[in-house]
Amino acid sequence: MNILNKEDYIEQVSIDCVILGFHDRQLRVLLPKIKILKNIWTLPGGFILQNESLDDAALRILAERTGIRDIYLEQFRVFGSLERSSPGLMQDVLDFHWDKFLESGLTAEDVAWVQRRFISIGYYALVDIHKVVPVCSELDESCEWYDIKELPPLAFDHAEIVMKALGYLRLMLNHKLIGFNLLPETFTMKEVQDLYETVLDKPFRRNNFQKMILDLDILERLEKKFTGAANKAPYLYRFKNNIGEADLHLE
Amino acid sequence: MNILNKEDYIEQVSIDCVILGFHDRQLRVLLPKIKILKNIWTLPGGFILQNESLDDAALRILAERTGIRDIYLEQFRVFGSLERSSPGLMQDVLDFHWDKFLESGLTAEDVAWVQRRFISIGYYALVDIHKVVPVCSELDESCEWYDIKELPPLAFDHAEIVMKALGYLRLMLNHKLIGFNLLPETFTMKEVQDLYETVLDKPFRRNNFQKMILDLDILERLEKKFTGAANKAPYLYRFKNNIGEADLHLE
DNA sequence: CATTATTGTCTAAAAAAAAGACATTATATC
DNA sequence: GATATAATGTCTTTTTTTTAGACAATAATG
Repeated sequence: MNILNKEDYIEQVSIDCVILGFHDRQLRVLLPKIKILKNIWTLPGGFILQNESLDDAALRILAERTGIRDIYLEQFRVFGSLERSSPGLMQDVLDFHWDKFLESGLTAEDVAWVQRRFISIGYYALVDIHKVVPVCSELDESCEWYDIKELPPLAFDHAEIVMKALGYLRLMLNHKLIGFNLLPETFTMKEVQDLYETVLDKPFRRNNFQKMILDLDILERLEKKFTGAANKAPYLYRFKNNIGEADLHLE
Repeated sequence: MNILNKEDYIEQVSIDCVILGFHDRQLRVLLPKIKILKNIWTLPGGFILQNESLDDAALRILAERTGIRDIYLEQFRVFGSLERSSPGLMQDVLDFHWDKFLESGLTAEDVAWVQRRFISIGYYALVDIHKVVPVCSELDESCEWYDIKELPPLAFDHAEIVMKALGYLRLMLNHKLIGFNLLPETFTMKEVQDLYETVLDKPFRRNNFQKMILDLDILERLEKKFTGAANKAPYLYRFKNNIGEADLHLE
């Protein structure tokens, strides 16, 4: 299948994914740098196949970038203003890959559809950053994690999409217990607190935070974690539920 | 402009609106009954013009049905499963209006696009039910308010869309102060309480509810409302902010 | 002018959240 | 092996918020 055969896709609709990971008290976004001359990054995205649901399309796009399929993801908003499209930038991308198109026997007309107005469905994904090995697509020259507070220049309205995703994560962190999808299988209470403080950008008191989390009765206490540090070793915990069961309040 | 000229629209994408009103302790949905033989209602919906933003499209669709343009509305979810489309029902609709198409010089091919798979963007609108005079479109035989708890049979996945809209309204009622869009310009505290109890489906104590709302410092107290009832007359209140400023927390 | 049905507002009790205090413990140092 | 250090686990106290209870105010009615 040619990746730019417009008959396969729903036209003028795309999916953009904000893939979030957590490490070192930083919320990080996985961003490919596309192969064009300018210094511009984009959200990993793609199109929806005619015989594919939205969620399946998002999962496919995520699997292509992260190599993992059991991922927590959720749509959070549609972006459909008239100004968001940028035919000029798309032209640059097409120009860069022109030789490849010629080889495949594609004409300018065949690929012109990507320059039309697009409506984009925003998904956010929460992953254990240590499980992910970023994958470059044919169109990328790199694909790396960036601190959400220091994003490189993003194309189209992608900076806005990231900020809206963060807003949603903040809102939902207290409704569903989705934050644990950002942590590894086992973790210490300090790591949970670091995560909450980073996402919500506010400090918690250690004693009260621990009580709050434990009172939710969602964590299973495991053995202690001995790091070699000269202090009392913290317990490890594991989240009781799986990805699919994390939806506790909404939906 | 012909309403079924596919060149004007973004293909395979529609907007469905859950228009909510409040009256008599009931949350009500505005539902047109489409002109086909079967007893089936649909959400008021439409397509997105190529030169129109999503919000503008939704506003246009709403204005067509309700006659008012200053409306609180917000997208809440995209519906894009493979099963949601129903070519059979669309065929029935086309059959019913066949004569009209022939008159306009349209062929079966010209209108076949409406039977393809559609992705639908769900919007909900909150209106003062007393300001709205429901309007039938050319395709409707009626357009009325229905208690959300006793909906008539709905086409496609529209019943699910309504329930998801209600879920969002419940979630957002405590984050933004959108509920007041369902009330008239002025209202008594009892009406606010009735609204909250209906939407959230739980009772509040009168004294504590009043304190909670007044402590928000969002209401302006006006004169008393004398109804002729043999009891103390309640004060009237007005919401301080306008529609556009209702977004206090998110976004 | 007493009665009735609500409404507005105050106070008391209960619950929850925030702050403070302190014992525990894994390792390093002596 | 005793002591010091730094972080952890947990308890108590204080403060704030929420819930519950109580009662005066008032607009008709008869």
